[in-house]
Amino acid sequence: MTKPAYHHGDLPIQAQRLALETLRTQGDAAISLRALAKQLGVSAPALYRHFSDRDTLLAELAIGGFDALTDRLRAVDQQTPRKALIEIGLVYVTFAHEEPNLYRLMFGGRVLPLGAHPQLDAAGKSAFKVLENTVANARQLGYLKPSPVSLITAAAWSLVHGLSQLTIDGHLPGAKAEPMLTEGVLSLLLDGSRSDSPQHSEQSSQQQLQQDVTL
Amino acid sequence: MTKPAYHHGDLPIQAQRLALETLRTQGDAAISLRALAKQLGVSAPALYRHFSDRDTLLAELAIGGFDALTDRLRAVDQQTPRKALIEIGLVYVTFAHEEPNLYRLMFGGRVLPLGAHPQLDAAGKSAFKVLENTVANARQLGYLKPSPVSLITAAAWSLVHGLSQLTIDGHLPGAKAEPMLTEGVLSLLLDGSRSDSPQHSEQSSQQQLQQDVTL
DNA sequence: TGTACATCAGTGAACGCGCGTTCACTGATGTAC
DNA sequence: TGTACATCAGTGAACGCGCGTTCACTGATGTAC
Repeated sequence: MTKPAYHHGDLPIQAQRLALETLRTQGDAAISLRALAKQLGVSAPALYRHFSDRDTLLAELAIGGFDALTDRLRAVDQQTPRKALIEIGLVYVTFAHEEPNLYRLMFGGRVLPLGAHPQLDAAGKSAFKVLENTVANARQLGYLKPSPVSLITAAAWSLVHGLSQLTIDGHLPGAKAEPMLTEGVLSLLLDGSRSDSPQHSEQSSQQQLQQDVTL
Repeated sequence: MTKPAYHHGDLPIQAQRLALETLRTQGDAAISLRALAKQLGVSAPALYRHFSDRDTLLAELAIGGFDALTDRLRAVDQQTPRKALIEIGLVYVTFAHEEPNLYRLMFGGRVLPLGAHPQLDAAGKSAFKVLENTVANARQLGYLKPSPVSLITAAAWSLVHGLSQLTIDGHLPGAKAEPMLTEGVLSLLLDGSRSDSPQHSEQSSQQQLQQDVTL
């Protein structure tokens, strides 16, 4: 409290920070520019110097989320295809679990529709690309079937996204067994769930399938 | 307009109908009891005779959604395990595409959190059970691996749910190719995406994997 | 180094809005005798 | 069949709220000469 100064000096950053905090604890619906301003000890219109409107602020938060997710995905070790694919899925689901409300905003659909914020769309695409590249790489190395990269990527992303959403909202009965559950479902996608799929034993995950994952 | 009568006679049904229509076209956030009442030519408090509050109305809509989904899933032909599994996935994704806003409400998470509306939770569980039973059945017939039913179910549900959400919101680049895309990803889950998974030719879907699904 | 001035980052007041919900009420309906 | 009365389904007015956003403004800062 050194400066009750006229010029705040740090408003945009502080506002973003507080908005993110609010998002985390109360969800996107709880974010209001007026409330934010009040908490920052600043008049509401002051925020309009830095954010053209509420939606833009939300979009910026979502962009930050995608950037963080992209960074994490990029950090995954790409040595062996299978490990990379599994690990990328684990990282993805972990992110969603750590930031459920941010994740919901990023993929909310209704709140930030596609096309309204080009930068946001680009940020989302970047995250997607990491996964796609990993798939493409694994396929090129012969680890995956010659199915189109787009198809395999769609399957992988749908799987981790669906798992994230369902467990975040508690729709999956007995989904305590993270990250075993994630690894389990990813293994199913890789190895197949049909009974005469090959039993690769290069991974321990296959054994874990045998023990019941609660329910 | 036969009766501008004091007693409406049909208020609860009409209100639900209109609320559903609003949900479909504008999303859950657009539903307000006051607006509903106005459109129905009735005072706002009148609705409180029939809905204890706004949330309950939303919950009822979601319950209706789950019931409809459950019915559709139950209608799937269970003759052969593989066909049943694929078909159930197709029906699921089709439902989501036909009713995106209703689907979002059902699985929104933040709007209708689990535990707040027991009937809603039950309705959701009913839909889940159909899928689970189909999986359990397929496993018992030896079509699926001996992995826990809960794990396979989680994988299948995550896959269709994720695919639904992503395509509804346009996050999957070039997801025009429905329902080929759905069938493709489901086949991957069944047969595996690893290169030395067996090439069952009992289904034509395996061939479809070879042609690019846009992107 | 000092001053004039443009620019930037705030301010308070106000517009206009719709919301959920409660209250005390009144008109219509259904039922028991 | 007629009447008294309980119950049900509406009403209008009001409470209290917070919201996004615009407006004309003022105080602070930075820059050119």
